[in-house]
Amino acid sequence: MTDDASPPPLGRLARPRLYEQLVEQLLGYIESAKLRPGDLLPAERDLAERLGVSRATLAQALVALEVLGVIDVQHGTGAVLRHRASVASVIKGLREHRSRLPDIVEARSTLEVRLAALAAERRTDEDLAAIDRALEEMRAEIDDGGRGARGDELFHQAVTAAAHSPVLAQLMAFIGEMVLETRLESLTQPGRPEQSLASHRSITEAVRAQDPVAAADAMQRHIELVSDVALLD
Amino acid sequence: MTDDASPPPLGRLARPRLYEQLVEQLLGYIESAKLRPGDLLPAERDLAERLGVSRATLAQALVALEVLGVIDVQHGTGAVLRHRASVASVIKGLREHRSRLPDIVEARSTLEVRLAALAAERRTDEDLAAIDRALEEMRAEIDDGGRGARGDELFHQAVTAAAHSPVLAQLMAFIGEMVLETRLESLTQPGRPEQSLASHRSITEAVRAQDPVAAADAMQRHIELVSDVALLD
DNA sequence: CAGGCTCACTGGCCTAGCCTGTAGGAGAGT
DNA sequence: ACTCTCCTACAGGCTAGGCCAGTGAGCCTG
Repeated sequence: MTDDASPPPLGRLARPRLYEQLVEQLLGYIESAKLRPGDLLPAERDLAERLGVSRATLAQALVALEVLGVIDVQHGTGAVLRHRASVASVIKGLREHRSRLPDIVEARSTLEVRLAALAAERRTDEDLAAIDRALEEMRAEIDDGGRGARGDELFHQAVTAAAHSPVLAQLMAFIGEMVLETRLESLTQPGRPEQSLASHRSITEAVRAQDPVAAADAMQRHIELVSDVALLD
Repeated sequence: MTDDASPPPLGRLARPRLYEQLVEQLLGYIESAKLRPGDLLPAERDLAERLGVSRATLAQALVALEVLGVIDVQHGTGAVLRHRASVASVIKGLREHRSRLPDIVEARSTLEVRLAALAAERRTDEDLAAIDRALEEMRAEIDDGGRGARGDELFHQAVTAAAHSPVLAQLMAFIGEMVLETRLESLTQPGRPEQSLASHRSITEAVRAQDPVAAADAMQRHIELVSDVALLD
């Protein structure tokens, strides 16, 4: 991802999009007007005029709100409110200041600890073999002076697969990108790869022994280690 | 894919939206063209012509993809791909073949137990008040002979909000639709609403006392109760 | 009174056009 | 020769206005 830059954040320079502002305003309107689920928003032509934008642009904002699950647009009727605004604001917050690291680590921790426990319960011999292979890959990378990033990713994927929980696996994939960033940062610290490898071994042994509690515990400690480093960054 | 529906679904009669179809097609295109993160999609005017739609409609589809986190549209440059295509297919897959109930309950349990613990740690007085209001709402519904479905939903939303964890909240929203179904089924059982209300009270008290362990425990038991019933169905 | 029709709404989508941002290449200045 | 500036082709952003297609309330007829 991208070239750039020194220490400061510095992204790509925020470009304001009209429809994004409209989403904000509409969210605010919904809240202040105390609209309840099932209520209708004003008509498109009306809203567009009041907000001083074209219908086309307003339509984009409505699409965004629909994708976010806030409204449900019905041809011939209008845009009806779905959930309560509180949920909308949570989503809003997520998009704005892209989630902070602690939030991501928190979500990752929640999911992976559970996945580790489930993996210990449900793993097949094939699953275990895949985990061992990932561990081996990571060790080889580190011996070659690498960070073991690839093996690390493989390891977590193997554990996820071993849990045999489709929905949790999908949720992990959803935050996968963010988790990856976290992981890469942590592995750049000298000495960390070895520590990380060691905690991977603990997890693996618990899964091998089919001990859910130990697996959850080992994963928890592993994530705490990683997130510690990430936060120092 | 596809909605379909032979036997009973029946809702509001699906209304096809052009931009939704475009999202599907673009997702397919991205996959088949083996585009990688960082690659650019063809120009708007080009795409619009190829797909046989106006730029305005295509723009809506691009907004949808942007909200879904698949692309990142840059003025003057084009639409650049963000995640791996896998994320796109995850979203697609999750919407399509709805996952099995046990898997959903498992994911819900994982997330909500953690959310309950976090809520106990982080709740403000306002959060607590919102939870109390939801509880009251549910009690009123049940006293009126209702199932308390609305209050139930409000309650879980309030707890989620009280956890102040954007990413976890987002994940909950992701599986929210499925969870709702689970919940509604369970509440149709006679006598269940009261039991459900009682366990809500336990959770609330733990959150009030700011006791994470008790909150997690109460939520865990609550979900076991609900899922038991759902599985009987 | 019941059934059907009309019409005034709603959103859906299109065409056409002008604006602004981006980036690469041509040409001027060093 | 190098570099810096400026030009311009092309990207998306947004608007204006128009026509088509559902929806539902009210009227009008049998």
